Order: sequence, then C-alpha cells, then structure tokens
Amino acid sequence: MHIAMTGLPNNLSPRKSPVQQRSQITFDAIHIATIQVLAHEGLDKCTTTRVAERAGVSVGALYQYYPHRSALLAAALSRHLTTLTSTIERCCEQLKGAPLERMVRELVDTFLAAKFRNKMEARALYAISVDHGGPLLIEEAGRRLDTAIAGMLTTEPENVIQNPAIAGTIIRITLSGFARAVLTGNAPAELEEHIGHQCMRLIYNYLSDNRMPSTP
Amino acid sequence: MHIAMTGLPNNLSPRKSPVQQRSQITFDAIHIATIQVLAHEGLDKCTTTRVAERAGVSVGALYQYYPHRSALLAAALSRHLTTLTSTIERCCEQLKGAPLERMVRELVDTFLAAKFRNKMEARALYAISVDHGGPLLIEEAGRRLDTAIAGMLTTEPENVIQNPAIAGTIIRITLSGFARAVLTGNAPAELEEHIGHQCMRLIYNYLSDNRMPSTP
Amino acid sequence: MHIAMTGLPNNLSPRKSPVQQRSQITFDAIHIATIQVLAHEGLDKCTTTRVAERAGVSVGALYQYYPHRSALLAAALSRHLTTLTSTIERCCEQLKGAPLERMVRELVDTFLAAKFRNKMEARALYAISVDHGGPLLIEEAGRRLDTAIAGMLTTEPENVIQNPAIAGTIIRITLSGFARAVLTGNAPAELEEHIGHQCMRLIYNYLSDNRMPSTP
Amino acid sequence: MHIAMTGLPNNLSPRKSPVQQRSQITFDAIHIATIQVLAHEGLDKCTTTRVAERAGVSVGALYQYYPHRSALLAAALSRHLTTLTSTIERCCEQLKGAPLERMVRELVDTFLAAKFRNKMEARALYAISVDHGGPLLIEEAGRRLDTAIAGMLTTEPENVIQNPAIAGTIIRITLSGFARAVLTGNAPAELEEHIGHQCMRLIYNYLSDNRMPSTP
DNA sequence: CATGAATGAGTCTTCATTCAT
DNA sequence: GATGAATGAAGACTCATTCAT
Repeated sequence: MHIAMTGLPNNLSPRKSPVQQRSQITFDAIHIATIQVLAHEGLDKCTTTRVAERAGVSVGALYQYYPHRSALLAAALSRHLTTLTSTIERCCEQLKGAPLERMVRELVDTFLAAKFRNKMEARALYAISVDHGGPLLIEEAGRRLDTAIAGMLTTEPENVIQNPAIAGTIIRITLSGFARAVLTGNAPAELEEHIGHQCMRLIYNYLSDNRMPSTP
Repeated sequence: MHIAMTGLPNNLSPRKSPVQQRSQITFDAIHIATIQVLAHEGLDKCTTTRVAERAGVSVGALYQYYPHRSALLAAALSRHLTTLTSTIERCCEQLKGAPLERMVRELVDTFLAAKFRNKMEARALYAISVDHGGPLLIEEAGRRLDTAIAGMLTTEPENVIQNPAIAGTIIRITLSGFARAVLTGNAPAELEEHIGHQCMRLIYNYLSDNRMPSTP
Repeated sequence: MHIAMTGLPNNLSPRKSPVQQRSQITFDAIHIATIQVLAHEGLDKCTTTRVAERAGVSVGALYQYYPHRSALLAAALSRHLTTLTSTIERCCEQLKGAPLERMVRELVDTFLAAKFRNKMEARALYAISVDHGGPLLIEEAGRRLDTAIAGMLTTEPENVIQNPAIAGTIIRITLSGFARAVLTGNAPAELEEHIGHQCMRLIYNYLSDNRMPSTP
Repeated sequence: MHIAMTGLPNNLSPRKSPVQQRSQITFDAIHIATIQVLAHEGLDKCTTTRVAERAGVSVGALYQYYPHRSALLAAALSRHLTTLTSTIERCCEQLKGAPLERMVRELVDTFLAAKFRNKMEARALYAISVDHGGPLLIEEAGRRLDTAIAGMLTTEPENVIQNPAIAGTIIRITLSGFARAVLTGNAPAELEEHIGHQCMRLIYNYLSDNRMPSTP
C-alpha cells in the first residue's frame, strides 16, 4: 500500500515517513534542495552530496530518508505529479455536469496553471522522465488523469462525447505536450501567452466535431 | 558552416568526417552502436567504452571521430532529427496547393511513419532531449518543421488558415507530443493504432474551425 | 588570505584543512607519499593512484584534500619553499647588525643546511619547478628571500653594500644555483663538501669589492 | 661512439642520421617543431602527434627518425647543449693566454649571449632537464664546459688561479644559475640588463681574491 | 617509404554508498 | 540519530606506438 500511496515502484519509495517535527523539516529541506540542484546543475550534477549540502544536512542524514539516489529523484518527480494529478482530479470532479465549453476552458486553465506554477521545477523534472523510475510514475499519473478527465466527460450534458476514455487520453496527451513544449522552450515566445487559447480550440473542436476523419 | 550543416553547436560537432573506406565503416559502426546501447542500456550506461565495445572498435577510434561523449550522443540525435526534418520538408513541399484535408492527412501520416520507422531508435533518443545539446538540436528542428508546415499551409486553396505560422507550430507540437506519448508508452495500447486518426481530427478541426474560443 | 598563507594561486590550494584527527593523519600521509613517489618514480609516474596507494589511503581520500593532481604537487613544493623561506627570514632577522663576514657565513650555512636537510625531497621537487604552479611558487619564494636578505644587508655596520636590493637577489640566485647543481648531481663529488666555502668566497668577495666591472 | 658524438645515452639517440636531402629537411622540421610545441604548449602537451602535425609530417615519419618520444625530446635538448658547449669551447680556446679580466668578460658575454640567443627555446628546454635523459645530457655538457673553462684558466698569465678545475666548475655553475634565473623569470626585470655585469663581478672577484674564507 | 587509422593501457576524477566516531 | 571521512568501482579521455594500406 505504500506503493499505492506514493506511486513509487517497489524499491524507489522513501525509506521512512518522517513522524517527528524535526524529521519533517529535514525531509522537506531535502526535497526542495533536490529540485533546486536539479534545476541549477542538471541531472548529472545532482549528486547526493550536493543535495545534502544544499539542504544543510549531511549525506548520512539524506540516506536516512532515501535508500538511494534514484529514490530521491523519483520522490521529487512523484510529489510534483501527485500534486498535479490531485489538482486535476479535484477540478474534474467539480466540473461534472458543466457544459462542454466550460469543462474544456477550466480544465485547460487548471492544467496549465498547475504546470506553470513553478516553471523551474517542472522544467527540471523532465530530466527524470527517462530514468530513475520516472516512466512508471508518469505512466501512472497519466492513467489517473485520463480516468479523471474521462469521468468528467461522461457527465457532459449534451452527450456529444462518443468515447470518453479515448477523449480523456487525447486531451491529456495534448495538454502534456503543449506544457512540455512551452517549458522546454520549444514553443516560440509569442505563442506562449496564447497557449491556453490554442489548446482550448484544439480540444474543443476535437470534442464537438467528428465529421471528417470518421470517413477517411 | 559546419554548424549550419549538422545543426550541432560548435563544440558538439564530430571531429572529422571519414574519408577513407575503413574510416567510414568505423564511423557508421559507432553511430549504430550508440543507438543500440542507448536503447538497451539507457543513457547513463551508454558509456564511451560500451559503445566502442559494441561497435567492435577501440575507445581511441571513437574519440577519433567525436571529441567527447556528448558529441557522440548529440550526433545520434542530430542524424535522427535531420532525417525527420528533411522528410517533412519534402512532404510539405509536395503538398503545396493540395486541399486542406489531404494536407493534414498526409502530413500526419508522414510524420508518424517517419517517427515510428525505427521505434527503438526514436524512443532511445528521448534520453538526449534534456542534455548534451539535445535541447538546441530539438529547437532548431522544431523551427525548421514549423517553417515547412507554415509554408505549406500558406498555399491552402480555400484560404481558411488565418495564421499559418502559429498553426504550423501548433501542428508540430501536437504531432511531437503524440509521437512521444506513443513511443514512451504513455498512450494506452488500444489507442496506438488510432493515433494517426485522432491526430488528424485534432488538427483538421483546429484548422477548419475557429468559432468557439474566438469569443471567449 | 588562503593565498597569502600558502602562497598557492587560488585554484591550486588544498581543498580543506583537516580538522579531525583522522583527517590530519591522512593529510600528512598523502603529503609524505607525494614526495616519496616523486623521488622514487619521477614526476610522470607520480600519479594520484600511486600516491594514494603509497599513503595507504584511497584515491577518493586524496581528492578530499586536493582538487586535482596539480594542487597535490604544488602543495608539496609549497611546503618545502615555505619552510626554506621562513628559515632564511628568521636567520636574516637574527643577523641584523652583524659584521658582513658573519652575515655571509651564516646565511650560506643556513641556506645550504636547509636545502640539504632532506636531499631526496629537495631533489625530487625540482621536477615541479616547470609546471603545476611551480614557477609562481618559486617566484614568490624568491621575492621573499630577496627581501629578507636585502633587509639584513641594510644593517651591515660598515655600510659597504651599495645596493642591498640587487645584492639580495644576486645572493639568492647564487645560492639557489649551487644548491641545485649539487642536488642534481651537476657538481663533481669532490666539490660537494666545499660548496659552502666556495659560495661564501663568491658572495663575500662580491659584496666587499666592486672595483673591476665598475669600469668596464 | 654514437654516444660520444651526440651525447645521447644508449637508446635515446635518433634512429638514423638523415643522409638524403629530403630526409634532412624532414629531420630539421621535426626538431624545430618539437621546440615550438614544447615552448607553446608545455612538456605534457608536447605529444608526438602534435609535433608531427606542426612539422607537417605524419606520426609514422616521426618514428622513422626517433625510436620514441623521449629520444625526440632528448635530441632537442642535446642539440641546444651541443651548440652551447661548442661555442664555449671555441671561446675558451681563443682566450687562452689572455689577461684574466678579459677572460672573464668574454666568457660571461659569450655564455649569456649563447643562452639568450633564443630565449624561448632555452626556456622551454628546462622542462626536459628533469627527465627523458636530460640530467645525463646536462651532466655531460657540464663536464665539457668545466674542462674548457679550466683549460683556459690554466693559461692565465699572472697565474693567480690556484685550482683551475674547481674554478671552472664554480664559474659554470654560476653562469648556468643566473641564466636560468633570468630565463625562468626568477630575476627581477630591472636586474636582467645588468646580469652580465653582476656575473663578471661575482666571478672576477672570486678568482682574483681568496683572502677571507681561507681563514674562516 | 609515408600515412594516419586503430589500439588499449593508463590517467585523472567523480560520486554513490558505508560506517566508525 | 547525525556526521562526514573514506572507499573504490567506474567513467571520460589521452597518447605513445604499431601496422595495414
């Protein structure tokens, strides 16, 4: 159940949940330090020593909380994804029964806002997306997002959504893709402010229309 | 001009182009080995030693062609992106003046086919997208793709595309995002075969319609 | 101020001064090992691995104290020069006001004694005089020696020294040159025991007389 | 006898003496390149490849003339020392029977002029003085210089030189020491132009006087 | 003979991890 | 528990030297 809670595969979960107050502070300090070092120095230079240093604790202390470096990194990504996922799940819950347009508008806004709240962090964490258990975490988060969005779409009043499951996935991939493009600098600066707008168009039109490619 | 040709930032470009036959063989062997090791072992274990070993040459030989590991990795990504970019550029060129629907259909098909031709390779190369000059290469490739697509859209007969530049970017980001989702296993298996279809819907509807969010 | 204390240019100074007892032992062991390996194997073979081995510690421990091989070597030379310089400075201080003959005699004796106290070490360190920051260290030591000697000469009772600054340098170069010749085996064995004597003659006559070349 | 001619110990002598014209050119080019690279890049970076490159030949060609890197370096030093030695020998020969003052003056001038003719080269070669057979070459050159100077001193008309052999060595060491100090930047700039003058005083007074330390 | 591609032993250096204090 | 010194495996990279062409 530990797995279920943190989304971390087997041996990648933190060693112990901090119970005392001092522990909690240290734990958080390490988490923050991890992201900072990751952002400022890159994955390769995000070493346990440097993280510990930045967190103001000893390496030994760090290993008190995480069994190894991968777990440390995975935890950073995990926390980020968990926050994002929860936010979206809550959002979708609240939008149940709302008109499609509002669903799309608010979902897009919420998603991007969550992703862009701390751009540095979000950007840095892409480094973990290829290794250290990142793929698994991302996959799981993806599933949860898909489910949440699909659940919301099912309640769409006019019932225009034929396959909510697929639609949920399509929306999630679209949003993730655009967020990544913006965060990694792969979108022209002038597009950045219109990203939300464009995503809405993309998604809204996709959902409300299915003429063309149905007869390919 | 070296930069212009390879898309590799100065210090990341290969050391020398092989002139003799033996050289060419070694050079290619190294390139192939790089991708294989990357795919099978991951970025961290894609060491110069292992690559050389797999290529059946000595480390020294490897360093005769690449000044350092990063250049080796960058070159692998570069070649991949160059192929993709050229393919799309050619495709867009040929589609000039075609009806919108055909444009979209063929662009999507070509893009995904190119990306999926060698899935293992494409998947492996995502590891380089965060470092080793990857971001620069990707950015440049992105610009070229955007331009190519925009150029094509400009010739759309019915003239429904208001802002081809933006549209080009949107399309590219969309396609890249979906390709990545599929390749990294972030799309449910059952969606995989419909990816092309869904992308077309997404893009075609986006292009042909702009009712909703124009009045937000 | 670190620079001022060790005479080592910024990036060549040791990493950290050992505070705990264990550290101090390791630190000293490394220093001694460096000189031994240097003496027995030569500069080229004075590798970090070999030094660590000889010191009975791991390479890692070595790198805890020195940022790189050059710093290790520089430190060895630095310590030697600092000792020499301090000794001479003290000597010159005590000889202030003494008659010229005694000044020369004792300075020469002290200098050579200091240099020859550990011939193996002194000999070995010549290898660092061309690189690894050696030239800078030597230059600085030279300046301090010159100053010390000049300061002493200024107090010569009979006031025969016209230009103490120049004389100080001349003396220092002379002494260094002869010490080197002896240590590197460039002086015939039979001269070795008379070196002090000869140096005194050279220097004393130089100082007390300046007839000839003043009318060249 | 090869040894006798080149002054190079056993396996450090060049592989073959170039007989053909083309060979001679290549041979010289390599020699010059060696010194240039040594001067500009330092001993460590004076690699066979770089030297060959600079000389405009292939590594293979270089190995045609020198059995290994050490021989290449030793040869550079050897040539330098041979030139110096010959010059001094000729000088001493011509000064036989001259008055002491002239002997000293011209010897000092000739020595320093020879050493300073190509400062860059002389400076660079100090790097070889600790290894690669350098010590042996220097020792041999020292002996020849000592002998030459002693031979000259023997013919001094007024017969004031008690022990020409020792005196010869003292003079040689003195001159070498000052030359080195100047070349390695260990003499204050303002002294540089007076070096000859100072050396003469040092040596002349040493030779003509032996009052003091004879009664220590 | 010259070339320069290939070799591979050997360097320096880093860093995850352990463990005596 | 916390500390941080020590470990040592592993990686990047160089370069003297050889040898097929």
